[in-house]
Amino acid sequence: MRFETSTIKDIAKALGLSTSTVSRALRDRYEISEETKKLVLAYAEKVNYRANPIARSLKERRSYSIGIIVSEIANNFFSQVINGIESIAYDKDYHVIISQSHESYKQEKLNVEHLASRSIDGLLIALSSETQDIDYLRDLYSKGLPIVFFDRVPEDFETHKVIANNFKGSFDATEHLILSGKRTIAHLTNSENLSITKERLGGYKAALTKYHIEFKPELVKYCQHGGMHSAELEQAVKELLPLKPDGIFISSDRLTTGCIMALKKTNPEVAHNIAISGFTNSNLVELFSPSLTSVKQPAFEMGQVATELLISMIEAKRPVTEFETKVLDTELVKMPKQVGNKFL
Amino acid sequence: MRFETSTIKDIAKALGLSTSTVSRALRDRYEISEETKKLVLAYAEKVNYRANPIARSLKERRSYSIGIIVSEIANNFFSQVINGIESIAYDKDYHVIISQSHESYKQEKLNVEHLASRSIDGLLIALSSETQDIDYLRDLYSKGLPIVFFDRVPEDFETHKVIANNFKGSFDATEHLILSGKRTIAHLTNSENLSITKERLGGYKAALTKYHIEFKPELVKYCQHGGMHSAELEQAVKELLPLKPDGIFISSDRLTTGCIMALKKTNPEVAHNIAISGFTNSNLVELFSPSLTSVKQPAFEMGQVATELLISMIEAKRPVTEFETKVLDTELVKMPKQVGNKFL
DNA sequence: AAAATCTGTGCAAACGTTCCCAAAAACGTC
DNA sequence: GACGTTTTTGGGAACGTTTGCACAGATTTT
Repeated sequence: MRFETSTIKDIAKALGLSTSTVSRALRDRYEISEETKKLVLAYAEKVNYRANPIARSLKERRSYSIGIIVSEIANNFFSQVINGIESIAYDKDYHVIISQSHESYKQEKLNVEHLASRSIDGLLIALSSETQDIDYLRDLYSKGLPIVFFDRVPEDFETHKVIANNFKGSFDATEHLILSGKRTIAHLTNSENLSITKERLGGYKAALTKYHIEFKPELVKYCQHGGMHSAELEQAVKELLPLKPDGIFISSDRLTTGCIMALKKTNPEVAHNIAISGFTNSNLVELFSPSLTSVKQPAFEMGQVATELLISMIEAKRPVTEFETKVLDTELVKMPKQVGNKFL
Repeated sequence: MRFETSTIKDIAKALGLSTSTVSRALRDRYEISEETKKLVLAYAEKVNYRANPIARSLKERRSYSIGIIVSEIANNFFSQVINGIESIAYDKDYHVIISQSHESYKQEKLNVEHLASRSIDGLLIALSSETQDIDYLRDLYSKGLPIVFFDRVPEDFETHKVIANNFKGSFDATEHLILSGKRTIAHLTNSENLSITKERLGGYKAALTKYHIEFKPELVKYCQHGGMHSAELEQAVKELLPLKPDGIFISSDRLTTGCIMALKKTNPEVAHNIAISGFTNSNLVELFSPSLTSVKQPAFEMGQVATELLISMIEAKRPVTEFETKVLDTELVKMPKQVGNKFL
């Protein structure tokens, strides 16, 4: 079961040239005469020559591949980010290897180390909600592996980062609830470790402050596992409902859908009486009942920007020392009009 | 920006051995004395030696990587399949490279050829809805690239295949509509090219026949692009509604959600009066309004089975000539009770 | 006309493995 | 102690590239 392809050697032999000449002709180097180039190119075309990327990688000590770590691909936010990453990577002739942490620190570390041993040239990562200790990343980074963080970024790590304007997104979503008359607004959010958690909490608080609504810590519920376990969500809902919230602002894709699910399951009678706004990039949000106002992140662009930054690091001649944190704006998609109990 | 790691050579030099001895010791060959093995292993551990997979690939002429082609990862069915694939692949020390066709033949072909040139050891593929000509796959296959098809499989291609029991799944879904009193049941389905389209149409027809309901071709609508364009779906809905269906059976994930979306957008007043059943692996289906009865495919298992078959082909000593088509059962998840207009 | 420069090409090493083959060391047998 | 066997080790080629260097021949400069 083996794959046979023609190599530079074959071409050289067939044309009576040396491998170096063929190699240089294929890479269009100035030293080779136009005549020879044409000859080589024509023959290569004829035998459908494809350079062996493995040999090239070995020689050049790089793999032209980028590792990606997300919590799960079955999440529209991340799959859109991945699409953005691919759009740039493929253009620049990199391929991508996707790994999922499933919000587990252990899995994340395992995957990163697996990728690193697969000689990726760089890493794009959104931290899992469990992750606190990123020393293993620091290690790899200091050994020369370029890393760019997106979405969930660490505070104390000097490299490029790409995030959404979480503060503003949260502010807008919370304000929207307030403007539609809600006053007891709960906040369901991710693990406290995550950067996004802090930023989104900030936006939520700021909106309350602007409208002179008192911030009540008991209205904020954290989910350590980012909503990967339904029990976690049902618990949060159970603790929240006695406080009679008339609105909930939810801070991530997974949590948003999970929370609505938990609400419908445990307290169907109130599910429609609580206004919900939350971060989600689901393209099915229009189908949801109860409906909700969503904060959409520019996921595709985030992927693109992160990839551009990463590739610039990979291809930099000298170590990069100036780092950027790109902040992209979110978009508030208001829920459709709703008439009585009829959700159209 | 380079990654420095220790190599077999380094170990050999440090220990005063030859590279061959070190290599053999690391691979635990019988020829090497226990003593030397211990020595080498301990030192390798100490310097955190990681074999360079690229060098190994070059030498062994295989990459320990598997290519996957799906139409899109932002689709629960496919992302679950991918999880299944990974669960097996990682165990056997393969890594996977995922590519999306976005239901485009051109993109699919491009991706496959890109993967092939990246020296994958095997390919797992679900055909795009546009694909009719699979000669390019035959080519690769005849050159020795192992291929296993899943979900959307070609008829005339001798290799392993993994599919759901589409006939039975469709039969059950259609029967469920009939048993809940529907008599004018439309069928919205994928491109006619696809294997799944034919099989699912078969199940639909069989259910109608069983209950003595006449099959009307005008109630069947095909979507060439698998619902990737909303215009396509809105057109189908527009053509279907004048026929006054009281039920619709939809034959794929993307189409199911797309159709509900189109219904709500163009004819919100009837959206709740048509019973819907359809293939979908969405984990958000409980949130949908209108609600629907769904046919769930054993996606995770399909991925696992396909990967096992593929790896068996890759690692086969002699060319494989006996092929299997594994058929896995679907599961019908009935829609929840609904009280009047209140969708809980 | 000799020296310097420019063009185009080839030789050979290197990237980090694996593995065939040979050689050295250790052991047993008569 | 000479010989055959077995065990353990090392040398070196190979996988398919890329690239520094050398060199031959043509062209220009002095």
